[in-house]
Order: sequence, then structure tokens, then C-alpha cells
Amino acid sequence: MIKTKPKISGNLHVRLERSIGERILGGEFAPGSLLPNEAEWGKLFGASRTAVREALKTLTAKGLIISRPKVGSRVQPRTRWNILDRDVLDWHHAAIDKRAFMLSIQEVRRLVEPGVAALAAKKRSPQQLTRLVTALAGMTTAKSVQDVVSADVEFHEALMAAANNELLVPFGIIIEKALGTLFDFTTQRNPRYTQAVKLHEKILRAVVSSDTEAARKAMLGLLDNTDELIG
Amino acid sequence: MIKTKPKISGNLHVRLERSIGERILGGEFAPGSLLPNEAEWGKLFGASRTAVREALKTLTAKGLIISRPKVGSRVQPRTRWNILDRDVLDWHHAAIDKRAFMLSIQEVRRLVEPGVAALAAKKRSPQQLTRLVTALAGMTTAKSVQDVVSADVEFHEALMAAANNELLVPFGIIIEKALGTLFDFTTQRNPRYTQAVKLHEKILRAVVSSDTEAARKAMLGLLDNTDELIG
DNA sequence: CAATCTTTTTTTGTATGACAATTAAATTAA
DNA sequence: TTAATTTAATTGTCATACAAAAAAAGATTG
Repeated sequence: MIKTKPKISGNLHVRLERSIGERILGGEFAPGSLLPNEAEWGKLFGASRTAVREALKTLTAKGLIISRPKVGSRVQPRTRWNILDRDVLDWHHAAIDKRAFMLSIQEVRRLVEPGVAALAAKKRSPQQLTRLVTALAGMTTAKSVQDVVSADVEFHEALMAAANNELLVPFGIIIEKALGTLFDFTTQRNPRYTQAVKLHEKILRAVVSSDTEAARKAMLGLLDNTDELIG
Repeated sequence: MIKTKPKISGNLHVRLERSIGERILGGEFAPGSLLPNEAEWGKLFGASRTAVREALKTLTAKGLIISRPKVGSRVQPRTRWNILDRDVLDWHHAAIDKRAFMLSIQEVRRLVEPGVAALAAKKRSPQQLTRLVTALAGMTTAKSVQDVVSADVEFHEALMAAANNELLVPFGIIIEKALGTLFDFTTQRNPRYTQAVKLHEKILRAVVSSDTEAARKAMLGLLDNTDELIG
């Protein structure tokens, strides 16, 4: 029996949160505008005020809205949104053009990842090297598309970890999203996959030999390759 | 009458959130460990389960914890924490060595900001230039330390905005934190302040003339100056 | 008239108590 | 020993009531 995991939804307040969050990211409620009040949401969804409030509190925590007595909940300016939050990024992704989304992600990756690779080359610990080696091995042995993606993600997250700066962690989410989405562009298996593996190897070699500049360059090479896939 | 703004606290669930969040970031509750259950928190704080739950939902939204029936709330691995969230970063800052914190921030700024300056030089709109000019003017006319800091922050955020990539926004928080904290290191007014203004001007000129490489270099120069202040 | 104080009203904030749903752990049955 | 069943602990949801905040309207006063 396959663990089907219907995953129809989630808890009620999570569903409310997603529903409202999607509508905000989708532009239905613009920054500065007033949301329906808690009682109205409750009626709309057939849910209690408690559940609604927990959903709104979550959205507040992610910077999307702010609530005040007698006023209600307003959508915050986009600059306050925690766009690197997993959920927010998902809703954003669902709301905009896929290709534009990928391009903006790649732009950020170009900013950050070469530097991350260089940092990793300078500061990685032996354990972190081991993790990188394992991740790369996972890329070569991966059978399904799923496995390929998660091995690739694991490599980049291992690299991030090897840079030894916790403030970089949130970028992992971007990379994850980028690699997961990449396969919407290369419908079947990427024919250049063996090449991609080689590019990863090159990065790893540079990190192993603590050659920061080589690591930086190798990462840029990989990003070039990814950009080609997007086209 | 001076608007003293006592700001003793905030709403109850916000205080609970802060209290619990600080204790998690402070290491009192390690990743993987179980928190007291909702009823226990309520007793500890003399608050209702409602308020406790809203606080926990907020912490969940920031990736700090995860709750399941019959189990309770566990602290998530650090890699799931939204470290670039304003509150989380504040709690983090309160929990660790100030100097180490500044150094890790500067490391990230070095990764990101030169690229941001280059992007801004390439993609800035006329309005975004105006905003940059205004911000720089604010730096020269600022009287109080408060004003200096906020003008400086405004300049860097304007630059970020001029890069025209929304995914970069969360970095603004890091810069804000860095500049705000910098004055813990330079107890009195920075004697090299006029020099700092000049360095900002240099960045602006490069952005105005769309010279990406000059913008990158100028930003590196400013970061060198900042590093000197940290010492 | 203008400015200030007071009242009203709307919305979120908090409390309480009850029950449902989930699921880890203990128990029982095969 | 393994699988199915029951139990128990905890979060999830609901309904209701009242408190607190603050904007808006109204009354008072100089």
C-alpha cells in the first residue's frame, strides 16, 4: 500500500491562512487596504473567530498584515513582507509569472552563491566536506526526478552550511524553490544532467582544496548552465 | 510635554511571544526539545490558553517551533528559523556576543551589498535615483545620532529598492540592525563620519552614471570603513 | 469659531469552559 | 512476535462574554 498521503489541506486555521495569504499575494488585497474584520472572515469561511484570529496572527508574524483595535487588519507595504518565508514565497510563486520568478531568483543566486562558495572554501569543516561529498554522490545515484532535485538541493544547502554563517540560511529556501521549479522548464529529464554533475564536482574540488576563487568561478559556471535551462 | 512613549510592553500575546522567543534563541529550549504545554505556559504567565496559543502560533509562523496533538510544541532545527525576521533577529542579537554578531553581519553585507550596488547601477529608475539623492542629503543635514542612523539606513534601503529585486528586501533588516548597533562600538559620534558621507557619495555617483563596477568597488570601500569602526 | 474635552461606537484583545480530532503509547488479541 | 485495539495527553475548534483600544462623533468651553 502506497502511503498516498492525501494532504487535502491541513488544519482549519492553516487553510484560512493559506487562503487569505494567497489572496494578498495575488493582489486582491493591496498594501494599505483594509481586510474584512474577524467576524466577517468567520462568516465567509464558516469558521469560528478563534480560528480566524490564529490565521491572522500567523499572517501578522510573516509581516503581511497588521491589526489594531477599532481599525481592523491592514495589508502592510510589500517591504515588510517576509518574502523569504517558505509559505510567503509559495504564495508569491503561485501569483506571478513563472519565468519572471525564475529570473529574479537566478539574479539573487548570482549575487549570493559565488560568495557562499568562496566562504565555504575558506571556512568549511571536515564534517561539512563529508556532507558535500555525500550530497554529490546522491546526485549521481539518483533514480527519480524527485531524487535528483532533492540531492541537488542537499548539495547547495550543504554548501551554505559550510559557509558557517547562519544569516545565510534563509537563502536555502530560494535555491530549493529554484531547483524544484526548474523542472517545469525542462519537461523531461535534463539531457545536460551529466554536465551539471560535473559542474558540481568542480565546485566541490575547489572547496576541498580551499581555493576560494576557483570555488567562486565554478559556481558561476553552474549558474550559467542553469540559466541556459531557463532559456 | 514630551511624548514619552513608555512602550513598557505591548499586547499580552506579544509579550508572551517575546518571552518565549527570547528563551528559545537564548538556548534555554534547544532545537528538538519539548516546550511546556499550553496549559502550563498559561499558569506560568497567568494568562489564558487563548493568549498562549496566539503567541505559539506566531512562533510557529516564524519557524521556531512546531506543534502536534498529543505531543506538544517542539523547537525546530535552527535551519528552519526565519532568522531574517525582525523579531527573531532581535532575540538572536540579544542572545549572542555583540562583536561576533556584527562580524557575521558584515560578512553577509560583503556578499550581498556590492552586488546590490552593481544591480542598482544597472537597473535604477529616475525616481529611485531621487530617493537616493534625498537620503544622502539627509545624511549631511542630520543633527542627532538617531537621525544619522536613520538617514544611513534609508540610503541603503533606497539602494536595495533601486536594485529592483524584491527577494533582496529581507536584507534590509540586516543592514538596519548593523547600522543601529554600530553605535554601540563608536560610543561618541564617529569622527570619521564626514569620510563615511564621502564614501556614500561615491556609491551614488557610480549608480547615477550606471557604472556597475565602480558601484561595486565603492560599496566595498564603504564596508571596509565600517569594518574599521568595529575594529 | 476654534480648540479641547467627553461620549459613543467599532474592532481587536483576553478569558472561560466545553468538546472534537489527532496520535503516541499502552494494552490486548492473534 | 506482530498486529489490532484501546487509552490518554495534547492540540484544534467552537461559542460566548466582557475588556481595552482608539477612531469618530458630539458636547463644552474659551
